[in-house]
Amino acid sequence: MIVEKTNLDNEQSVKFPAGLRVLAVDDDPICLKLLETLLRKCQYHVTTTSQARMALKMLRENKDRFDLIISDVHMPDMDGFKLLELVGLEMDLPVIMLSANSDPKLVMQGVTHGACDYLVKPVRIEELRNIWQHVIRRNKFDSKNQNTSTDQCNSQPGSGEGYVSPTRENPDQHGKFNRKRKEEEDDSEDNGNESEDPATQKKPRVVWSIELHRKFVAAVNHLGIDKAVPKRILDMMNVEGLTRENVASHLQKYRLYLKRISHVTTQQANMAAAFGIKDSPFMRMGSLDGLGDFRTLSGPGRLGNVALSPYATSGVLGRLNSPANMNLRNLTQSPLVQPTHSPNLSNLVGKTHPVLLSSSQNPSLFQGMPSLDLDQIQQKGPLNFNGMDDSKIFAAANTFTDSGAVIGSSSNLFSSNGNNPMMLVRGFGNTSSSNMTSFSSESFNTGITCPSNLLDPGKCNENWQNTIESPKIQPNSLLSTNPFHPQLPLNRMRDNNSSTASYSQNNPIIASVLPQDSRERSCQDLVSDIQNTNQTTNQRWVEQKQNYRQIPNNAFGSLNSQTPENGIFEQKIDEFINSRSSGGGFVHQSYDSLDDLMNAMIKREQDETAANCDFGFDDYAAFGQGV
DNA sequence: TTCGTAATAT
DNA sequence: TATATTACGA
Repeated sequence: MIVEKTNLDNEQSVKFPAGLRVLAVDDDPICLKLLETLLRKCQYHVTTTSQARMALKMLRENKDRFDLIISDVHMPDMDGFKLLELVGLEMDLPVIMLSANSDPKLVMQGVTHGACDYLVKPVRIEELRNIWQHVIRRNKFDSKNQNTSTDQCNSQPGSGEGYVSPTRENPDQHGKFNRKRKEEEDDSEDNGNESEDPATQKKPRVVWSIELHRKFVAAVNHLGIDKAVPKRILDMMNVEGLTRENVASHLQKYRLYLKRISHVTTQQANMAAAFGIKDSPFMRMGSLDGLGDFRTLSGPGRLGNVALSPYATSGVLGRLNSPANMNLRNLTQSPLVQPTHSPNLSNLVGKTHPVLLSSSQNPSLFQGMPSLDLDQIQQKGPLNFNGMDDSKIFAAANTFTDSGAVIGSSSNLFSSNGNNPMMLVRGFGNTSSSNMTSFSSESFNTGITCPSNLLDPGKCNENWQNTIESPKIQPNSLLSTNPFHPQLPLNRMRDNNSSTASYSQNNPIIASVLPQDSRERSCQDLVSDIQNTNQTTNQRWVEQKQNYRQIPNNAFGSLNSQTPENGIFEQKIDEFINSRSSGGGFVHQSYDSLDDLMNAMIKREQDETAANCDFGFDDYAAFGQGV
């Protein structure tokens, strides 16, 4: 059992996870009670309220009163996302969204707005047992930031999290190569003449920490994409020391990130088109609707994750390449376009062409995004998650945790990070069956490489990039060989989960949304589940601890097997892959990071001509990491 | 002035 | 190499 002490300022006499101060918000008294009960079983210190406004009030009165917030999405007095947003802007607390609706759209919205997790009701105690990780993670980053700012003469005492800690590179990190820089930096020590003068001192470099990025995304989302200009964002972020230029620069990067994401989406649609699939889920995956925050992107972190909220996203994408104000909603309602020509979404947008959007009544926010994992893995072979740089900025903020068990669990491999817009979501068919995955390299890495360090932020920070052992995923394992892979029965899912749960317990990342139908269980089932879970959790913890490094070979086994429709698609892919691989065209390649992967995609895109949209493997060869 | 983009620096 | 910063035209 975890029994480490942390730097939390609460009830330090208690062993860590116990005593975690959780604020639970849900307008439904029954849900709230259930949630409270479960939380208490986890030995958390629970405060409940049925009103979002009340929650906000309590939070504002004393920001240090809680460690974490769990909020329902749908509430009469205030939308959960609004609460999330305000919390993100005003205080720095991890927020977990809770909803009976596992619609990826909502999940995306939550993530893009800064939620560190999104749980689908009925929530299971297993899921709640792990929520403390979000607090740890946040503290980790905070302390990291504070450390880096200590050597700055202009740091403002007491400015706390709202202050940008100007950071210079640590000379030691560069070793032999930074002789010159070192001299410059050491001027103040060595000479003491000119460099002490603040006027001549170079402006400290802003480090876009996860937290800072979270604020950024929150501000962007809050403003709405068309109004999210540097100055306004800056005002909204209200961060000491940050300049409009800083924000502009970050915004630039953010937009590029979004663009990349959208390209991926487009390419996926192209791929679907190449397969001749007219109405597959893939085609619907192109919706830009969901791209809102890379706040994520995950980060592309917190993706987040490109955190695009449905509305914000549209806006963002709409102006990615042109000042023209594109209304995303219009886009999403546009007729499906056969992507046989330019894969460049930007162009499409700029010309006001409809972009592969869902023609369905239920456009998925994640259209397109989900297939990244599939595409890449299939095409490139084992994925290497080492050093996913994206996460640094965009990912971690939006971390989903395995909320359910789940199927296979590609979700355990991909998770979002915050802002890492790098959310890979798979939304097949109707909302009733969606399996969402996302990346959170940060969490992923942390969870995998130094689970024991999880409670030791310092170590973790130092190591997460260097010591990660990247799981090698067998491409074939990602594809179900059975096109009609049946949905796993619940108990099966649970069992599966047990093999990965520990993994997720040590691993913050992981995001997955159970198919809705699996959530529609009777209360009796729920109770049983909870009881069973309680009985087995401890031993699972132990078992899992031993196994956390292992990714089940069949981790992706059911990734694409939610519906017959998917099965068909899957089959197509299988055929495609097989034909290609038999021809020797399939080259296993690994990416060191998600970013590499993205870059590879961009590169490929650059070489791509309008006529060359069949996603042949030759094209993918050009994808290669170093190419 | 501010924004967006490209070039440049680190 | 990736990202932050700066320069510059709109």
